[in-house]
Amino acid sequence: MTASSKQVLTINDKNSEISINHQKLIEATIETIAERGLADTTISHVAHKAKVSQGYANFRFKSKENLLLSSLQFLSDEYKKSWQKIFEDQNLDPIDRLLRIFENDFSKKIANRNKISVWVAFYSEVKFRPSYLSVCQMQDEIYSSQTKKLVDQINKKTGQRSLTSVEISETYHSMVDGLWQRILFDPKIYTNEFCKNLIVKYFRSIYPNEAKFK
Amino acid sequence: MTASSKQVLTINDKNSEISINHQKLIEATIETIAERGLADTTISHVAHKAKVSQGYANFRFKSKENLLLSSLQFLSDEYKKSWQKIFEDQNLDPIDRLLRIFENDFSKKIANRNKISVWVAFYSEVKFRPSYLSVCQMQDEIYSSQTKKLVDQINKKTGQRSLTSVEISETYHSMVDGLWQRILFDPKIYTNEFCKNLIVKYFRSIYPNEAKFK
DNA sequence: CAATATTGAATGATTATTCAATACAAAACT
DNA sequence: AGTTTTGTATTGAATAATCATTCAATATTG
Repeated sequence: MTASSKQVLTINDKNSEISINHQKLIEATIETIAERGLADTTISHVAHKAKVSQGYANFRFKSKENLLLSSLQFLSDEYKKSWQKIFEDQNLDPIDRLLRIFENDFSKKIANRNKISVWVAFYSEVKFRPSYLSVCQMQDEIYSSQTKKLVDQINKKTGQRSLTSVEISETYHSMVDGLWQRILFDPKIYTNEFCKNLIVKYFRSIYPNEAKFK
Repeated sequence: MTASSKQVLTINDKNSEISINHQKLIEATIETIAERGLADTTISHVAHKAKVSQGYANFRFKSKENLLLSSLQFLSDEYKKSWQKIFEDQNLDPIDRLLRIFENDFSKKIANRNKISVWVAFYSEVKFRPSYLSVCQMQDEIYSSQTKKLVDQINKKTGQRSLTSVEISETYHSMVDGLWQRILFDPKIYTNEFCKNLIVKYFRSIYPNEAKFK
């Protein structure tokens, strides 16, 4: 059974350039970073968790640096897909879209300790590794500008005039970053529900007449 | 001149357990982390920057781990002193105190790239090193509970009833964490003034009748 | 001349990377 | 069908580099 699935995915490899080992190693990297921290993540640990040899892990990704970068890219793509789907959904009015955006940002799939650990680990190194920066920066800008546009629509609709869309969306983004960090720091207090609630309360105070924020 | 100052502070060492070399090494550690990241910070780099030998740096702090921990402790103490002074100042009314609190949090002394680099680096490892956690956690809790009390006073004074003091102070703290991270990420946009302004705008929206937030 | 502070070269541990050897699957040939 | 050949996937031991730590030797001070 292991053999047959291996076979299938070796074929898949030829077609799509993504093999089961490629993905197994990326997932093992994420788990290892979450369990031991970036500083203590060695090729040997990752290979062991992915059940391949150490030499193979290095061979497959050319270098440790490249394995780490690929793992960051994977997370980054996954995140992007999840919010892109919300922005592209034509059936949502602006407020519903905003609600969906922060439900996503604090969903179990996105804001769990494994993945936040990895984000935080890479963010702390971003300043020193241009390759990490370039993976995240472009997406971050698109996400920011999309959110800003969305807030603009809501401001127009609600007649909110005291805060600009930049101010509101930047406040939102900084809260998300801060809360993600705090989920790691003190998960007892900062549950996903607690965080989401804080965000809802923020928007309720900005848009006091919008029933959907109640 | 170097020799004489060395002498003076060696005496100081005997009295206060803090020598010039001790402090030089801690400052060199902070600078090195800010310049190269925690992952690339070696005893050798730090010793070179502090202009002592590699062996001495290790001897003085017993271990690299201990040097890092002492540097974190130093930053943590410095931060604590700065906000404690504000909480203890009897001449401030609650609103002025709050203004001073976030002026401090985004002052050049506290929220500069060197120091934020170090905070972010340690935060990313906090989950895996209980010693890092214990340095920060207690102070963080005091700071949080003090802020909460302060917000309580302001809520009472202003009759603000729609948000609890926990909600407001947690929103504030998460924004600070998030904005600090963003100062590192994109310092062109996230200047200290920009960040402080965002915070002022937040409180203005919570306390719309308070002239001091204008 | 002690006593203490500081050096810097040697040590040992860790770890990314390499690569010759092996396992394995599929194709080619009886 | 069974056997051999060929090409690819994977291993794991060897290599080399980095770095924290140690400590005997030296410098400095009192």
